[in-house]
Amino acid sequence: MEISLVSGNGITPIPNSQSPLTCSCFPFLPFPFSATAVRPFKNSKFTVFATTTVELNETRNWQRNVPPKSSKIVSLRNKTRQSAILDVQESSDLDSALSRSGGKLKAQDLNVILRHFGKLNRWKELSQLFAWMQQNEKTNIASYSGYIKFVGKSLDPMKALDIYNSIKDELTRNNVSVCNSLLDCLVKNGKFERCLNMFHQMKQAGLKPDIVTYSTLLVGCAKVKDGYSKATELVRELKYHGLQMDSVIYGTLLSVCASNNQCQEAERYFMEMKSEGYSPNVFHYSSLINAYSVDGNYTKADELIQEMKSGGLVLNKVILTTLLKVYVRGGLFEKSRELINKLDKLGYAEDEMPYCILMDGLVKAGKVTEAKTLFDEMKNKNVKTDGYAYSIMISGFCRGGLLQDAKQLASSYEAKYDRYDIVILNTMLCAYCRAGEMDNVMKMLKKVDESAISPDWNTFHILIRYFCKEKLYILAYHTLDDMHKKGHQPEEELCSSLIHYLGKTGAHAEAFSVYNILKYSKRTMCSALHEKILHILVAGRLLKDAYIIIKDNAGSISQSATQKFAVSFMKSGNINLVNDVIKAIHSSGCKIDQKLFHMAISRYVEDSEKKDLLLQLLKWMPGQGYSVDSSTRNLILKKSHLYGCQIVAELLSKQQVVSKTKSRQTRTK
DNA sequence: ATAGGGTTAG
Repeated sequence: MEISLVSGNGITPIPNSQSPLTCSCFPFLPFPFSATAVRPFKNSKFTVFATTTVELNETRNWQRNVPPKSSKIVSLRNKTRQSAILDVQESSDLDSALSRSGGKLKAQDLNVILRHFGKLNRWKELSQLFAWMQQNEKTNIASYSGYIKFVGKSLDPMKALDIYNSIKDELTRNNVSVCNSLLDCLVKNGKFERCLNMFHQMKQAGLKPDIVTYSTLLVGCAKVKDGYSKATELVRELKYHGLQMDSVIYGTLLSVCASNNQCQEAERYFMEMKSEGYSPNVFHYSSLINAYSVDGNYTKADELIQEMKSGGLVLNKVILTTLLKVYVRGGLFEKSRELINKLDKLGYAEDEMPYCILMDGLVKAGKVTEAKTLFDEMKNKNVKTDGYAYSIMISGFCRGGLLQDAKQLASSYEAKYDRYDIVILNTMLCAYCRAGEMDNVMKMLKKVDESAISPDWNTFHILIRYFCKEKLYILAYHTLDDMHKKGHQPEEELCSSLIHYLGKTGAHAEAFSVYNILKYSKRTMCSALHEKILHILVAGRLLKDAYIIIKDNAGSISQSATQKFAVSFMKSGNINLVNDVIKAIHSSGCKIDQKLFHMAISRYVEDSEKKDLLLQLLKWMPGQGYSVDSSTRNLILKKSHLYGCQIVAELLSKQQVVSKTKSRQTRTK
């Protein structure tokens, strides 16, 4: 493997990342990858749901059974438009079809085609069509809300934002469907912060939010930290605007509570909902049971199950699976096992989820063997798997230090399935890294690169740890840099150990770069790190950078480290900064000793062009209580003809006054 | 005539 050419001393340069043969996810990796077909691992829930919605609406329209307009002319025109729609929709050359038939179409006809492309995930044609509609001024509100929705579905929230921001017409921009469409797009793509900002901006511009708007925003709260308090705020706001809470909003709220560990608040909303006359359905119950799973509160979960039964509700697959989660979290493994059997009898254990829940619990309780037994049992039953079960077991083995088992299971997954997503990839990567299987690590990275999967925070961490373990510090550095550029914040501990190794192996500039990455991605960092990087910079003769460290972090650097830096700087630092460095050291509370002054002044007298700097220093010294000693004084006097005898004499005599005062003070002490 | 919504697994 070429990678082993990068030696452990951390100095061998990495092949040029511009090379067309490198990996696009990890541009610094020194092996050739070709990007092949892009195929998502799983259908997202969203895709399924959005399709269902569109189909549902169409069914509704059809059921509405609008009577046809009677006039022959109208029906003829409709026919013309209908065939024009089909022409554009089915054409293999969209542009020519549009120039041929586009003129016959109205905005609402073009919207039909827009939805058609959107439904089939034909994003390129979707944008092309919309651009044409804009150019020919054949858009209406539906075009915007529909197009933004589909751009969101195509996972391009930034483009959706651009489109929204480019809307000039105020009525369109403040239209509630257009706004809801954009907000939903941001939520679905994990840009909740942005979504809230947008929401405030929209309100200021004149949007009148409706219940859909709040519902959309509340869904986002379930996915973020601190989502609960934001949800509370939103609920207060919607009530203030006179909007009515409904059953689904309560459902969303309960799920927000469950995912934010707000068990008591979930109970409160559940009660409130009941008192407003809504009877809870399976969604409400499953969210509340899920909230109980956090603490494994099986007593309360069982009570809810009883309540459902007496209310005549059917215990469906999700309810029973959620109940299993409660039992597992509560450590009731026997009872969990019985519940799985029950699920199996009901035909609810056809996919791997219930097994996964129990296996995960067992593994986390240190019962890896029991988990493996269940895993084998599941496989013998030919239960469908998407890789979850494998990743639970593989990481379980890793956690238990059973690296050979982990590796074996990983390769058996590879042999049987050719489907990957980020979690299974990370798990396998981790297993191979822990087992030290370089070739397999590379194979996994190649998989990442060949698929549409983008490496996440975890991927980078696993890799960086591994490269450090293998003493490939420069490679670890490049990975960290890439991680940072892709917007992930690396952990401080990882950075600090990498800084340590890079420093030790002579990669001083890289160490400094890691320090800066940490500094700019975190508000606080361990203060000992400043001193650590200072030592590295001094060792690497990166004295100007070291000076900045001293200046910015005076409080957290020891006197001895400062002193060491100062000596180095006086010896070989940039002469034009010598005075600045002396001042910085002084103001950091460190006394400047005679040796330093002597070194600085020796450098000045060697270079007659630095006369002004010398005079400046001599002028500054007495004000701070410093004076030169006799040997330094002689050094200056030898060259005083260069500086003007008069000035030098004056400056030195001022210093003598200082030194006399000082020695007198010392004596009286 | 366009927007939206709740439950389980790594």
